[in-house]
Amino acid sequence: MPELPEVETTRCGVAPYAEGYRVEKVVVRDRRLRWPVPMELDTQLPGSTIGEIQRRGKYLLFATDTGTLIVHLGMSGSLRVLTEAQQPARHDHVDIVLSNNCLLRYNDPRRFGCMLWTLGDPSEHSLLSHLGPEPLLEDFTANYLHQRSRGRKASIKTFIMDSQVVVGVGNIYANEALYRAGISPLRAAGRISLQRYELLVAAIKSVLGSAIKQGGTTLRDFVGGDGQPGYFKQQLAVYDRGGQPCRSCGRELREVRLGQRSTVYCTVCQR
DNA sequence: ATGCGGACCTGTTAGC
DNA sequence: TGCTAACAGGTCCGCA
Repeated sequence: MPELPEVETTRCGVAPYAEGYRVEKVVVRDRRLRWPVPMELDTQLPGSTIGEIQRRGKYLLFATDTGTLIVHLGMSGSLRVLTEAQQPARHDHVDIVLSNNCLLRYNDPRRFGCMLWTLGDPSEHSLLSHLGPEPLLEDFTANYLHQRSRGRKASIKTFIMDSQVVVGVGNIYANEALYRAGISPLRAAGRISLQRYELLVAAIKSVLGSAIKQGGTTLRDFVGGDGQPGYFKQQLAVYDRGGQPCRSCGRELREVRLGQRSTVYCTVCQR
């Protein structure tokens, strides 16, 4: 679930039910997330009023009048809004009860996610301070990628999945964007021309942008909280299609592992 | 500075 | 059918 579009969908789904409301109570059932849920969450969050909820990369930032709650969904996490109390289920690790009687419930089977508390400017938090630009904003450009990649021997796929280079490009979208741009995922990042980076930046923006729009579908029944099946799966050109024909040229898509991540591409269309 | 591999966990699926 | 191994949408950290 949690690629950037899902995180953005979560932000949009949660915001109307959380922004402007006071936290009544925090219930932590299991502190063992990626980092232990700090006691400050229990002691400082209750009584605080939630302001704007922002997203930085795949981190969600809940500004309050006393500090900022940082949430990451890891690989399997979700944050749902419940309008009435329901029995907590397996892996429902944290509840945040609000003054409007809504409940934010954090669930994460693999516990790769985190919930942290920080004072002051959250962008200075060590998890956020070294992050690269947002892929959908103006400052993410071909020029930027081209400059940053000079001298880099790492593959272009590894390069764009590096959150210090650009945030929010996960494995699925890295595969898809490279296919759209016609660039082999194995090519060294430092040996790609500015012209081709123009194609890649456009591809990243379009792939993420349209996936966020698809996320709007899930948005509607967000509060109902049904699971979200692969609503963009049919649009994927390469991810999860290893061995199947390229939709453009018909050649069998090749699947390799790059940095322990499954990588699928067309040897004809991507160079 | 860069690049690689390991680590953190559970759930699902492929293969024997 | 049942057991085991591999793999999964993330990303931080430590080491070479």
